[in-house]
Amino acid sequence: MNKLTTRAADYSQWYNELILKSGLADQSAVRGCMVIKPYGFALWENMRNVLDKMFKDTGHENAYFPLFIPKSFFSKEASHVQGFAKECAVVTHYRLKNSEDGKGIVVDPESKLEEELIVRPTSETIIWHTYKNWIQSYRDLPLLINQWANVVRWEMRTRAFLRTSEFLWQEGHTAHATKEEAIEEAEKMLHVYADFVENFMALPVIKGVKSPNERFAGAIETYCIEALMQDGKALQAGTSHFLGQNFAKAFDVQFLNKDNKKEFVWATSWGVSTRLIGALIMAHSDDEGLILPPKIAPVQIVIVPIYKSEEKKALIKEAANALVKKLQKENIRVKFDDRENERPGWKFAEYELKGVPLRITIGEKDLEKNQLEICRRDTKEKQFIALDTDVDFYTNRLQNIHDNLFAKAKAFQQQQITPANSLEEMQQILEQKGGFVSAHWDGTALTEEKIKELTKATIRCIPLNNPLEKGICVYSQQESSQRVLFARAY
RNA sequence: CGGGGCGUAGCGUAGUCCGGUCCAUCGCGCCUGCUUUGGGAGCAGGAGGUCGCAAGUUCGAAUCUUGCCGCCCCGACCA
Repeated sequence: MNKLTTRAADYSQWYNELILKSGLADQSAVRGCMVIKPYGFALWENMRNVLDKMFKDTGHENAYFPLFIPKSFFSKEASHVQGFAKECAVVTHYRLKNSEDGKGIVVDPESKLEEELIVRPTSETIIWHTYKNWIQSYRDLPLLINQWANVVRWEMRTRAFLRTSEFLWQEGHTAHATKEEAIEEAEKMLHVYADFVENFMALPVIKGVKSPNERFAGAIETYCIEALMQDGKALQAGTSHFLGQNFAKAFDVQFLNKDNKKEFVWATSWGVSTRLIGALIMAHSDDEGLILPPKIAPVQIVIVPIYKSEEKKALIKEAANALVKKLQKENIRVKFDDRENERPGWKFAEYELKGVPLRITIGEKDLEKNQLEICRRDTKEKQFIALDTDVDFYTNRLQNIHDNLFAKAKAFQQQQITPANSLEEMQQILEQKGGFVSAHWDGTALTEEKIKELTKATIRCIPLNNPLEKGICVYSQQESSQRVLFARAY
């Protein structure tokens, strides 16, 4: 009855329905923004906690910088401002008043700000303004800071989780004494992201670097992880940038080295956002609802009781509560849904929609046999096991679901990387099959733009450790030294 | 910014072409009661509405006219 619109019919509609019905988020009153509901936020919190620990384990500390950035800060790094100028929310006034005709509220023209404030689209400028005061000596380096925050980008077209006007993210901003150390940092964080996305979200990614066209505004090199969605479109899941000395020079951040000489610091920045939730939804879910990877699922196991008589109800609750305690002791996030106003069938469908990895059913018949029914969300496979089954069974089963999700997504990703040796072949693959197209490229921005014009596909990345292979560019017929990955992207 | 679609109860909708029989249809949800409970329960009763906003045409507007606002999709755009 509540089955979702099929993916084949309309992928966008399927995706939007999934978000609304599963209780992750609501549409908000503000264009392109969204309300993240408790269930969606619990998911984000789990992701955030894992990432935060990874950052701390690699020597980073958290800090917080202001939401508002004076407009003048943006004029300091030319390519950076060019990249963001078209999508900024600007604060121009600070007061409202009742309108003259008494019919509402208007902005008080008297309250105009002398200098406008920009709602941060990213924090590079205000952070580097601050770093100037924090860094004097080589002893102050490296400076390894991360910030959890919200940012605003006034994109022309928005998409739930993937491109919202306001979104939550973390942004790391580091300063180093040498170029080598900064590059190492940028690469290290890329690997941290890949580790997280693959081992906690069960989503295989391709690590690589961006072509100059697709680079972050102000970066020398942009490293990225690219994921593939079920409709064959690619999604940038995270980026890490080597910024060179661009921001240090723009904000005059220098340090005295051991030889008592002034040098500009070397910088990196890196970030992932709530967009990852969108990636998760699009990569794993089916027409019954979400399928959440066990390691970050807000609820890993849900227990649904089934009973007719009051007397049996008490016995089932007793068994269920004992099981809850047993599982919680192993830090399994378990929920016993003993609501009496919803029927079992309703609960089954509900938790499938919400993507809970494992569902346990304990009924009167089961209790008599000292057993319970366990059903996994990914394969729908059901099985009866003894009530006193060891906790290891459950932890293994959760791990198994993770492995299965990853393997399935990995197989799809591999099957969706197709080599092409001509533009026609490339177009055909993009139209009929989708996914990544591995093709020779002459390395010029012009060619990349032309290919984008003709095929709507962009270079998603040049994979790390990409094998060199002599060939001919699919567009210009010029010599090429390697294949790169093209795809249509979100 | 261009093209398309939409705005009626918490959600989803019928009615709009061709004004009256609409103090507005149906489903989900909600409230009360009883029966139910192993895959989104059944019956009975009930609550809930500035028909996006404003002005106009008319004896009469959800329906026609004008203006405005908002949302969604596609495109352009997008670390």
